[in-house]
Amino acid sequence: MRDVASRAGVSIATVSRFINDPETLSPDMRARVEDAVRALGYIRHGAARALSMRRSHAIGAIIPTVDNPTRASKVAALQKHCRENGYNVLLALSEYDLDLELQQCRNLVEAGADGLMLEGGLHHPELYELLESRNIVFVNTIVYDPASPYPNIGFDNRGMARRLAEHLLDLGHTEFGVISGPRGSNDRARERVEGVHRALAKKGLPLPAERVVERPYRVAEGRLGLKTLMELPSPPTAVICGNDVLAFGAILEAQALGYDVPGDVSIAGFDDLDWASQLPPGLTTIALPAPKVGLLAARYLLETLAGKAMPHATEVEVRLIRRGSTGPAPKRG
Amino acid sequence: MRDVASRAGVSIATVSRFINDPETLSPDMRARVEDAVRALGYIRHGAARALSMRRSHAIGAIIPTVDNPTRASKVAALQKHCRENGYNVLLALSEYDLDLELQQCRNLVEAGADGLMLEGGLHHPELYELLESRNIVFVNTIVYDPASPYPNIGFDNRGMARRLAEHLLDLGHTEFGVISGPRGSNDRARERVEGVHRALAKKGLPLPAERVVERPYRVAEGRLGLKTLMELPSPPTAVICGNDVLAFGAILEAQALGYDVPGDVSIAGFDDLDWASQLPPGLTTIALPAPKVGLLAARYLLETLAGKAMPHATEVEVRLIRRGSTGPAPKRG
DNA sequence: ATTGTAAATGTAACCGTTTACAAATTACCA
DNA sequence: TGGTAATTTGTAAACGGTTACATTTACAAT
Repeated sequence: MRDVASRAGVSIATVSRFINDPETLSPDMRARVEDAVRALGYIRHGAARALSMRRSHAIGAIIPTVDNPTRASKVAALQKHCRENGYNVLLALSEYDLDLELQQCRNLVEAGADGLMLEGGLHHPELYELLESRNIVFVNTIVYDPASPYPNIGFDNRGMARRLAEHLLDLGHTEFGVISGPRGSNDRARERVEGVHRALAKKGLPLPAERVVERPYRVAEGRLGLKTLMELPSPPTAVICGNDVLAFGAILEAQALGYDVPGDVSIAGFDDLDWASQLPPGLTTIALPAPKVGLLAARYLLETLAGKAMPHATEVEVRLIRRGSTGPAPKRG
Repeated sequence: MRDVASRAGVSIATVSRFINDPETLSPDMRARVEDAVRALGYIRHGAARALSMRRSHAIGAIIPTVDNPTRASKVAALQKHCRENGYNVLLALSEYDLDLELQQCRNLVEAGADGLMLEGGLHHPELYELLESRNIVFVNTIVYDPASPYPNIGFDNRGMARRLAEHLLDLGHTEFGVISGPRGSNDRARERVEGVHRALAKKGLPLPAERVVERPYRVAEGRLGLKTLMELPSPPTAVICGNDVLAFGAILEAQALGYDVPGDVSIAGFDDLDWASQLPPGLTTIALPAPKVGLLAARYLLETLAGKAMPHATEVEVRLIRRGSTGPAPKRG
């Protein structure tokens, strides 16, 4: 910057102004500085700026893993909106581990992240402490919970699971099974199971523990899950899966075992991945507009940083998409 | 840091030493500083450190999109290894657009990225200039090319496409089709098509232009691609797809059109995604160990930054996985 | 001319580290 | 015991920007 200044024959303050707010310069100055900047290929030193401004212009994103397209699209949308507003995105992975998540959070704080996008509402208590003591703005995503003390943007996981269950109840099903993702430190997974539970409870139907199997989010695991359920003394006629990947496996396994989908068993998931409409018989699922969550999260963070008051909790609407994988309950045999 | 120093009754230099190299402190000092650090919950200010050290401890990753699990796993591996060595990862998306990629690169330079992981070997010429003029270490990934002037880590895209083609040639196929991803500014896609081309040429077989269709990487597009190929006056008996997603669509469409896979048409892809082994009849594909690329890229960047000489180009081996979607060529009717 | 005001530009302090160098302490040996 | 070397700790100068404040300049109003 000193070089630019001396080449243009101005002070470094003028160069700084040219970079940040060219309007305040006289046209003459502006032209001179511009030439110098261009000639020298000057690029502002971000760390120095961050130090001076006490703002790094970086947003941290901590997600469990990156192998799910829905989640990936959320991060992509965040990145895009941040970038368009002069913010960079620091990516960190928590692997569904609250301690690791806390560690990653510390790293991002050290890196100077001005804001943080988290996933879910369940975090290490020290994480909240840390963020609040440093006044770092953050938002929980994928979850919508107006009652939470922490800002959040996302879906009503319980509600959408209930909707899926109700859809199947309407089709006459009474024997339900669930292939959930691991619920350990994943409140989204928990809430989805709970949503099913409640929908059934309202009709006086039980959801016995053995009808809920927990499996990692992989196709092969979805197969195993379905197999387990169908080997039960009384197998379910409707299976709700923690996401489309598990549902994919469930459908394949059902077909492999000789069951007709949806004739013998209905199967549904969450996400509406690319192929959900393509795989016969078409997967009934809940479409989750994850990019919208990413965009809203970015907007929340940047606007809050800019001093604007933003809604504490905002719900992103989901859509139940009925396709061929769910149908009327089979007649009792 | 000043606070920590005064609370511990030492100089700030001592605190700095405690953070960076505790061994050099006397046990007494170490204990005192440690207490103070803990009591105050001190976390080092990354920007100040970056400014002082002229090193940000951040690695930038520019990838086209994030919606492909293979690519995602590469970034995840990069992130993990970087994190384990005290480096953060800045994520940027280029959307297969060289100009946007250059822009993102500038942003990352401004953010202070010490190193950069790029994808492919085809970039805006200014990008290379920029990186070299600033002495930013970088590495092209997913491509392996010892002849390239730029460091790279990845696969022999041409070679693996050839292997797939040879596998199909061995099965007696002579009528080939290709559903490629968009080749515009994607050298990986180009090389894969070229690999097929060469394998055929070696046997004196042509690959007419109308037998190569270009489609975005989506299942529905794969379907369209296959439909286009099968509607040709002389449809192919073997179809090589740009990746597994396209292959997924191709298989579904073939089955929907009443063709038997592999009886009437053999189909293969690249990636070996999670479900490639699950979807009947099982997808023949080339397994790409993308996490390994991410790890090696991280290692290359960090070691180079540490002053170690690293190999200019390193190939990551791929594996041809034969499954049910490829079989003997149908008898000529 | 003189003065006042607004706009353009410059000066210099500050942001929070690291680290070369200086100073102080300790250890060791003759 | 003094001297030297090795170890530990402190001092202060960068690092490269931003910005409050001071200064200069231009111009209008008196």
